[in-house]
Formats: sequence, structure tokens, C-alpha cells
Amino acid sequence: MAEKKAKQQNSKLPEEFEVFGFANDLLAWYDAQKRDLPWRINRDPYRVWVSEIMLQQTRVETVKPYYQNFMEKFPTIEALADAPEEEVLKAWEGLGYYSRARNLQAAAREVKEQYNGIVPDTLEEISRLKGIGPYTAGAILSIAYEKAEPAVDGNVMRVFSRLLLMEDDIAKPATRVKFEQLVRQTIPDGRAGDFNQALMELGALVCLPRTPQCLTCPVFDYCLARKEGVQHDLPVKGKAKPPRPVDMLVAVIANGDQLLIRKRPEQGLLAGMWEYPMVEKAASRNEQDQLYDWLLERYGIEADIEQKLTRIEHTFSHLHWQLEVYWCEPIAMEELSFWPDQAKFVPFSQLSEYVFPVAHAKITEWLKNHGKQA
DNA sequence: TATACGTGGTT
DNA sequence: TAACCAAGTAT
Repeated sequence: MAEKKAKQQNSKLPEEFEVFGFANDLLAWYDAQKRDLPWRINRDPYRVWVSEIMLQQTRVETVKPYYQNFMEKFPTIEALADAPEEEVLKAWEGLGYYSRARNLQAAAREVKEQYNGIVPDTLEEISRLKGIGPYTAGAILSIAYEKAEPAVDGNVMRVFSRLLLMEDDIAKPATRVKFEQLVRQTIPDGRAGDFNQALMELGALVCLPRTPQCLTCPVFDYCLARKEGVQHDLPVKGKAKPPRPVDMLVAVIANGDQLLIRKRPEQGLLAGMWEYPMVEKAASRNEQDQLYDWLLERYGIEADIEQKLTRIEHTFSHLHWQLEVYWCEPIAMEELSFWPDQAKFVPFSQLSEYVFPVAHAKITEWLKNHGKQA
């Protein structure tokens, strides 16, 4: 019982840690050095919200152009709520983690209908919105509403690991909770938003993962890891599993100036996106034979599987695709009223109207570069 | 708790 | 160059 209670108890800052001085010095640095970013023009909750979703696991420089475009197309919560999902996905094309876009729109609809179009300002309510987890909830509440909530991301965990010389594995979910307890105790009155952003800014500009710039660090004096000279050994982070290799056979099938594409399932990897038909390569089988049989069975298309066009490699966090791309010359097609997967022939010039994942966009690019289609 | 979920930049 | 990393969330 005593042990359980101890486990639930909040982690405490070290007695000697100078909270006030730390926050003050960090904020002074932030005020002077913060970057001009498109989402820092004001603190509008919707603008903050969109930026935080886009920035999840995504670099600032990558997000910038997407953010500008997104805010032009969907300037308000209502505009986003009322837009066709396809348009939202199109604006997200190439950014990755596409469920973010679907969840963001679903949440915008929820805010429009249940909250009169106003992003809720309580942890309870905002956390119920799709796509808003502990980090994003804290970020929006602190930045847009000046609530004293922590926003603990990878930067903050790295900064605090070093600052307080903590060896907890930041890859474990429980560690984030511990950091939230600690950060909460350092948030200065009235400047929660700036403080959270300052911690992240420090991680992004100074307290770098491999090469911490301690000599220019505004909180050099407070850093326990630096005092011990172990800043390069922190944070501790368990190794991720390597991506699993998956070999796919891709069929590029032309009918005049049209190409056959299909829609991926609404759940799972690259949900709802369009792609060239493909099948996972069988372990021990001739590629051409397998593709020939598969096209006939699944789409009723008898095709001459010609020379392999190219090999495209694409790595996800958890998968490594090797796409063997074949040019397939149709010999005969069954008269079907519809095909599985919503498959259909689309003129090459109209492919851009469909949302493709990068791996398949690479194929389109290859076709263009090799004069396969005008 | 561990895994699924994208993509591109950095060392 | 092969990791490693980036303003995480859902299940």
C-alpha cells in the first residue's frame, strides 16, 4: 500500500533547483531569440490548434508551407468543418500521418456543433476532441488560453532530462507523465504559453539531441547534466524496432491515356488514399506469374506483364516498402459494372486531383520522367 | 504497454 | 550511410 501510494505521488523538483531564476532566464532568452513563425502571428485558438497538429512528429520547416496553404483554404473552424474531406486530405498530401487530418476535421465539426464554434478551454473538454492528446491539449490551453498546463513533447523531455539529470527512458509513456508533473511546478504565473514554447524552442535551437550547444545556453547555470559533464549521454531513449521489409508488386495499367488506380481501405495504413494496384509479393513465386494471376482474379483483367519499369523504395516508421513496378499491357478486360477497391481508369492529366501517398507519387513521377505518359 | 501510423532532414 | 530524429495520438 505504501509502495503504491509512493508511485502515485507526484515527482518533486530538487530542493536546490532555482525555479524562479530558471523560468526568468529562459523567458528572457525566448523573448529575444524566438523564431518568427507563421503560427505565432497571434494566439487564435484555431490557428494554434492547426499548427500543433501539423507539428506532431514533423519539422517546422516542413510544416510552414502546408500551414500557410491550409489556413488560406480553411481560415476558420467553420470553413474546415464544412469542407469535403477529400479537400482536407488534399491539403495534407505529403505531410504524413493522415489520420491527423481526418481527426482534425472531425474535431472541428465537433467544436462547431457542440461548442458553438469555440475551442473549449478546459483540459477535460479539449482532451475529448479527436487527435488532441496530452501534449496538444497542454499546448493549446497554455498558448491560446494562458492556462498553466504543461506541454511535454520530445524537446521538453530532452531539456528536462539534462536539466535535472534524469535517466528515465523517454521512449516509455510513463516517463512523459513524470515530466508533466515536473514541468507543471516550473510554469511561471501568467506566462504559461511562452514558457512551454520557450522549453521547446530551447530544445530545437540549443539543447540539440546530439550536439547540445551548452556554451550558448541561457540556462547553462541550472543544468545538472552539464555540471556533471554528461549532457551527451542524455536523454536515455530505448531503441526503436527497425522497419519490417515488405515487397510489393505494382501494376501500371494503361488504357489509352488513362491509368488504373484504386482507393485504399478507410482504416489502417494510408487510409483512403489512392494508389496503383499492388499486391504483396509471394515468398517463392515468379513475380510476373503472380501479378498476371492476381490481376485476372481481382480485376478480371488479363494483361501482358512486360518488363519491370523500376524499383521504388519507401520507408515508413514501421515498414520498408520495396515496390517492383511493372508495365502491364491489357489484353482483355471483363465487362464489370464496378471493380473492387473503387478501382477506375483516370486520365494521366487528372491524377493530381486524387490524393496519393508519397510512395505512389514517386511512381507517377517516374512515369512522367520516362515519357510513359505526357 | 507496445505497436501502428508518414515523411524528410541530420549526423 | 544507417541510424536517428521531429511541437504525438490512438488503440
